[in-house]
Parts: sequence; structure tokens; C-alpha cells
Amino acid sequence: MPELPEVETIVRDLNEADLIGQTIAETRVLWAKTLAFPDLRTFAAKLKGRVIETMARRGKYIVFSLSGGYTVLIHLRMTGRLSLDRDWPRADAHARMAWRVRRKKNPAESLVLCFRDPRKFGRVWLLDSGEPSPLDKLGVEPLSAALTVSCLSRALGARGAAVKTLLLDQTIIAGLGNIYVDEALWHAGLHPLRPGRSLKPDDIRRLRNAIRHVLQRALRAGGTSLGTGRGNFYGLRGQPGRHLARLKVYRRTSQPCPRCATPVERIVVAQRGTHLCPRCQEGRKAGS
DNA sequence: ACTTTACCCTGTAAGC
DNA sequence: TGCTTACAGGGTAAAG
Repeated sequence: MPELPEVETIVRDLNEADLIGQTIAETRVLWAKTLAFPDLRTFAAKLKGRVIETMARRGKYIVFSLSGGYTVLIHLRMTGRLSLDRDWPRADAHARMAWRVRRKKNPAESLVLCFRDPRKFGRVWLLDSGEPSPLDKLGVEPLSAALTVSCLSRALGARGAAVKTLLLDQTIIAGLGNIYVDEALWHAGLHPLRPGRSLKPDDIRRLRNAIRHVLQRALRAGGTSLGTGRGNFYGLRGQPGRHLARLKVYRRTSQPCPRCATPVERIVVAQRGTHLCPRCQEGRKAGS
């Protein structure tokens, strides 16, 4: 389940590959619903001949800026993966979309960017300049200087919903998912069910620091791979993330809290499995 | 305007 | 062993 550190890892991999300045020669759609705005007739035609100018990340979106003002967005959702291959996917039940890139120096050499997604939740957008974009709705980038204590205080302080629910809301902070929300709340010593408006200035300050700490650590480890299954996270070159061993509570139900050895508890918040230390994150439910 | 629920999907693990 | 069922979850749309 790629969240900010995983998506950022892939974008960094992409930027290390020789893609900037190269031309999209051909697009193949293997699962039509992957297109967020189904316009199959024009999709491949609009992309043909476009030059890749930049590749970046916003929230959990991968953003390709192409010549002519076009933007391609890729959201991996739960199980999406990208890879760079020598040829089109063959007999690959999970391949959903692929692009052949023509290299300036060696046009004969084929390079194919392939999007795979067993669960079919991932989506791809093609946007003309000025078109409404899913990026418009995104909140603050948590690793940017914009995530200040006062910014977080304004966003959370007026809301009655559980702090975990608010942190998962991409219109408030862009890029956090289930793993890093649980981890950040543990680091901050905050119960996931605490209402946003119950948070005091010091709670907000700890939360802000915890979010950045957790994301930076995960990023340095190349993301989190949970270890089982094909839906697992892998980078562009198929490398797993190394952050799993550093998780404090996520998917560690009944195992000792690394801080106080109390068994980690699992509850459900916002329809998501939620992991916490009932002692370190205790008694803060009611607020005040 | 806000909050909650249903839905999209299929690999994996648990249950019989 | 083989089949069936529950579960995982990001985001959006519909419902409350």
C-alpha cells in the first residue's frame, strides 16, 4: 500500500532512470478501467510523441509533465507497481497499462514502463493544461516547510472527528496512509480516537514532529514492504523497502510496545485496522 | 456542511 | 487436501 515514502521512492527511481527528455512512442491499455476518465480512443493518440519533461510526486500521486502541457497522473492505490522492462508485458495477468519510450540516443532499444496492479484499484489520468486535477484538492505536503504547527492546529483544531480520520484525509495532509498514521500517532503518544478539537498545542507540536520523523525514516529505508504477497510494495527495480523492522505498532497486534512492553492493541477506526499501545497512547481519548 | 457507509477488486489466510 | 469465506484498504460517490 504505497504511501508517501513508497511513492517518493519510486519517483526517485524513475528520475535515476534515463527517461527525462525521452519520447513516448506507444501506449497500450490492458485494463480499460485503469483510465480515470475513460477516453480510450484519444488517450494513446494524445500521448504519442510527447516528451517526458519532469517526474515528481504530489501526495500519493506520481506526476509526469509532458510536452504540450499534458500531465499524466498515476495513483498506485493498494497494489499498483511500476517497472521498467525491455519489452511489452507478456502473459502477465496483472499488467494494466504500458508505455514504450523511444530513446534519443538509441531509438532501436526498447524501454517499456509497465503499470501492474493485481487489485485493479490503481488509476491513471491524462490532463490537458488548465483542466481540473485531482491534485487541486490535496492538502499540505507533510515534508515541506508548509506543515507548521499553526497550519496543523487550524486544520485539526476545529474538527470533532477522530484524529486518525483527519490524518487520513488527503485534503488536509497529502500522503499519509494507514501505516504512517498509526506510527505517527504512536510516536506522538496520541490515541487515534481523540477528537481533533481536543488536541492541545503541545499535542499538535508532537504530532507534527512525529509525522515528519516517521516519513523521513521510512523514506531513508526505501519504504515499507510488509513481506507477503504480490500486492506488496516494491520499488521500480523490484527492490523491497526496508522499513518493516522499524514499525512500532502497525501490524504488531499483541506484540510488546517497543517503549513500554504493553501488548499492542488493534481496533477499527475509519474502517481501517488501527494499531496502538494502550498505555503510551492511553487516557487521551476524552481529551481535556 | 459535515460525517458515515457502500463500493470497487483479488490475493491471502483462516475456517470447515 | 480442497473448497468457501472473511479480510485487507485508498479514495470516491452516494446516503444519512
